[in-house]
Amino acid sequence: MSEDRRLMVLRAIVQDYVQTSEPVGSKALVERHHLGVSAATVRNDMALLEEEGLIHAPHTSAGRVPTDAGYRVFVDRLSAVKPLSSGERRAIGQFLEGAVDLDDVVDRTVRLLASLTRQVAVVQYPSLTRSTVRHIELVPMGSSHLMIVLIVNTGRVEQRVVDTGRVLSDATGEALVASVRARINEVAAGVPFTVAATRLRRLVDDVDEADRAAMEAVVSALGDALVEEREERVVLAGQANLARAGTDFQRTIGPILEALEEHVTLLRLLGQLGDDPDLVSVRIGSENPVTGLQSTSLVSMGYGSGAERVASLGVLGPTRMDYPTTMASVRAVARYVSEILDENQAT
Amino acid sequence: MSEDRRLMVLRAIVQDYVQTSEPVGSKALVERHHLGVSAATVRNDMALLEEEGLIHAPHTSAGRVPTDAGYRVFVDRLSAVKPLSSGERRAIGQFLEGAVDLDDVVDRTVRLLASLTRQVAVVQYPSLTRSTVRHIELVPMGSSHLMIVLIVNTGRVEQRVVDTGRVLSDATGEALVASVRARINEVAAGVPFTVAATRLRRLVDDVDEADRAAMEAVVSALGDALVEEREERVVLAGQANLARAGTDFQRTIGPILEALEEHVTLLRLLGQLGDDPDLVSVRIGSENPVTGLQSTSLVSMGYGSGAERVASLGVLGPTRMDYPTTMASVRAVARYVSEILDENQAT
DNA sequence: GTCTGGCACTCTCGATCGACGAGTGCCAAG
DNA sequence: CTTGGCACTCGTCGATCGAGAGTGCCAGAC
Repeated sequence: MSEDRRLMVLRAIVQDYVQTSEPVGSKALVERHHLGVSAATVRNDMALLEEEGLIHAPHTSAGRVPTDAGYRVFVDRLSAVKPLSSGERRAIGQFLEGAVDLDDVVDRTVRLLASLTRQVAVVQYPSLTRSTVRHIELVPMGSSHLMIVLIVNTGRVEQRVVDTGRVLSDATGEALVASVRARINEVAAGVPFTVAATRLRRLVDDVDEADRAAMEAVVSALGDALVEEREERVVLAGQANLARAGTDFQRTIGPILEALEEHVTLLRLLGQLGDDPDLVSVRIGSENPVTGLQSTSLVSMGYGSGAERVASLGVLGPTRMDYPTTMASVRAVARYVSEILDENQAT
Repeated sequence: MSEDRRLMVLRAIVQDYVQTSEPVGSKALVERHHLGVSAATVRNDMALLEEEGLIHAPHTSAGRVPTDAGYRVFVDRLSAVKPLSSGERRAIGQFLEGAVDLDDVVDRTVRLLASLTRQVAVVQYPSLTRSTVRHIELVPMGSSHLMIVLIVNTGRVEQRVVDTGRVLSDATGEALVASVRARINEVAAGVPFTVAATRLRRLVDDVDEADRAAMEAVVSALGDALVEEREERVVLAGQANLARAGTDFQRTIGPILEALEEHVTLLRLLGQLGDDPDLVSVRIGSENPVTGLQSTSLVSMGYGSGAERVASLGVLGPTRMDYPTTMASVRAVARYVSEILDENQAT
């Protein structure tokens, strides 16, 4: 008994099942694939595959369905990432080129991924922690409030309003704002965010007693940007694609939608990538720790300028998905987005 | 035959149907409501209501279900917006107070609305067109690129990167940026966006030949902010609540999710409010022109500082919804958000 | 004139049953 | 080790049937 053939059979089962959404039997298998052996032989192989826990029969007389472990073997050993057609590549490029700013890039990316894969797309905003401060702007709002606008090298912009507790609209106030603005940019501009945060904290002590409160407010607001849950943001698209999936899936759609609204857990999930940052990571069904997503697979990859990955993106769909093409799409999009970030940043 | 009683019957039908999700019959009606008449009488009234097109029987021997027209009568004439409990009011306030910036306000609002009404919540970002420019910041990116950061009075911040076509990193470049920044803020700060846009366009002509290209790039990017589809943004939450609704609804969930992803049409819908800006607007089922949303109702209201409404928010759910409490929640949230915008802006 | 109880009628829903078919496991032979 | 054959299992589909809910209508009461 050749193990090779058994794996061929597994591959054929996965492929057929992905295409038809129905349990696949031995007869249909030999008809659709030229395996060179008879149905009976295939049946023997299938019995073994079932023993190994790679496939499973919903009931006595239905065909077989791959288990999560079966998909895992398929993804790891039986499939190659299918390269996209040049037309598809071009379409991706064109669609993303038009973006005018980071929000737009993220927005277009998530829509693109969703329509490309016909699944739910997930795109994380570039993490602040892993970015470099480009500029910090202070804009007076009302008499004592200050809007702090933080601009980082990925093009991401964060804002925050603080109450400085003193009048800023008079001449001394304006001078204070100008001086604070100059001093924080002096130490923070061009510096990795985390470094900037500590430098800024030290800066507070150097400030005159009178102005310290204002400086303090600004610095702590900037520090907050890291801690706050808003540091990490995620955007979704293509939820409608969940409804398109098979009827068996319809039932679980509620929990899935709920899980998708928990951005915090979603981000944690997205953050757990494989070791090699240049590889697409696949999490299949129950490999996934999040309640509600155990009948889905997540195909994700990091993106970002240069070697450093500043965030992740991916798609989520039923475990019965076309892994090779999905993985190809995710990888292609991640690479394009990385390129675009590179262009837009050019320190 | 009293028309009054017929309307009481309609009200009772709507209330029961909303609660039980099942067609309501004459017998159940007299049991649950003290109408003071017998089931037979109610049946006669129901026959008339059906003639008027306000209710409808799914089949001969099931109870009656309100039609869209029936809900319309209910909303317009038979129900009062149910005031929220003081606890609820407090919870709304507390939840929204914590917001640190506009993104956060919008984010919290949409989540709050979704969990309050257990339906899909929709919140539009304050329109730029109806806002006032507070400050425009220019930040050099790379050697020839410029990031333009537009800050308006609602706290909304928009960014955009343009290529000025000339080196900005040398001394003359820096001087140019400073001068452009000063001049555009001089004419634009504190001015309604639309006015600022025209003033800025005029400004281009006053600039020296040499620097005109740079000024031109900045001004046209700012002008774009208006035209681009990004001018209007919308945020959703609570899609999972769609799955929670009755089983009859599950089938239509796909088209609904699709319609929700069409932000442009969604925005158009949200923009069509009633005449009185202080009133909750309700669009019921087929009153709604958007394909896919014809089995849903939209309860919406404008919000914004002062008398001017800068945007809308609302919730979307099955036509069979609890209108009085939903309307109350939407109104309460809209008012709170308006208040918060007022506080944060205080020109 | 309006309301009410009674009654026959209609229609859906759920359970039951049986035929059908797909698919399997096993076995004996190649 | 492979293959064709064969008996067996089990879920699906369709038809049938009874129960129950709800109605419309009518004749009588107020």
